[in-house]
Amino acid sequence: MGANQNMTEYPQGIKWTKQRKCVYQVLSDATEPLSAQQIYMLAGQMAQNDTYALSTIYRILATFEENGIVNSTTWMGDDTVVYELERGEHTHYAVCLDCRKRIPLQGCPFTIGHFGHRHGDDGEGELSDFTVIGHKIELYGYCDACSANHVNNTDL
Amino acid sequence: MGANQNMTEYPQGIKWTKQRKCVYQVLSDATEPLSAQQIYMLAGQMAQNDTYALSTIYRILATFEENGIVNSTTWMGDDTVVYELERGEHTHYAVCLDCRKRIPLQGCPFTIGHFGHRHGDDGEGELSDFTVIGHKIELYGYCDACSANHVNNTDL
DNA sequence: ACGCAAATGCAACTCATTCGCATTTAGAAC
DNA sequence: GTTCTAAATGCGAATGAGTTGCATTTGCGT
Repeated sequence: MGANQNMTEYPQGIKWTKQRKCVYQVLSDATEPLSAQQIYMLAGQMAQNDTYALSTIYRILATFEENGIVNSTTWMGDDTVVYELERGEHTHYAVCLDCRKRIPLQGCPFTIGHFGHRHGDDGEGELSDFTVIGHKIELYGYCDACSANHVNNTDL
Repeated sequence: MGANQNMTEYPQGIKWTKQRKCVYQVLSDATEPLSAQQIYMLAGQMAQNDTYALSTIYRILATFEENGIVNSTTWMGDDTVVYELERGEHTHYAVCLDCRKRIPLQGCPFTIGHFGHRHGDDGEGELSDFTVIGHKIELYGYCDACSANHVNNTDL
């Protein structure tokens, strides 16, 4: 089937079926988040003989997410969910509103603390009642190529 | 129909049909972003006599967005798009992963500049080729009520 | 008041994602 | 290694947000 035969490598706690191994493999080979459809195709391609049901892929991804093996998000202005292996780090992106190209940003510009204590600073947002475990940041605008086709758009 | 009769109040450049006036009214009454479905229902409720087609609502919202009258986003972990009037300011939210409650945060913790020049700092992300016109930030975690039901989840 | 481009209503369609249920299988217990 | 069962899979049907084609209506410039 593939490269990964020794199951001792996999995160434990769930049944490691060939389908799950394959999806896991696809995700660890990936360099950016993938949609269920993409994973479906890549997995089917990797397991040359049999092809795995799309609904199975969705279920596997849901299970992986529940077990903290993968994370999911969506891109700005796109409705399909994408998945990536939880690698203990995260990346933010700048998304071109025109061609949808995504440029990964280095590092993370602010720590949770900046927001977490905000309620004390200026009044409202009662974040004292909220346990922050993560965040999501996206910049949007126009990339080099596309910005030529656009007039000034002052949004913020 | 409603309160807004004098069309001079409306942004100009597009035809102001009764449906559009109604959707506009619903959005200006709203205190938080609404989905097309919600707007559909609220509009139908406001225009007691006739009811407007859902597809029309979608088309109106698309037109409004193209004309900079509204902005759209999606909530973390939810796939439906929500719309709000462009009021020249923006709000970020903390989203509870359990009950989906959203807590608005005061102000914006960082300016575009923080990111815009990032490429110079540490290597990769060639943001010099990118014109940033906006951003999106979301915190996620568990609210007061829900955090009780959850074990520690060390994510980011 | 007239006329036409633009907007609407309706119904059919797309497409990501989910669900029910019969069949298969991982892996714990023998 | 064989047995057994809960969990996982496959398949196809269902859901639900959002879109689209087309005939009909209407805003609004003249």
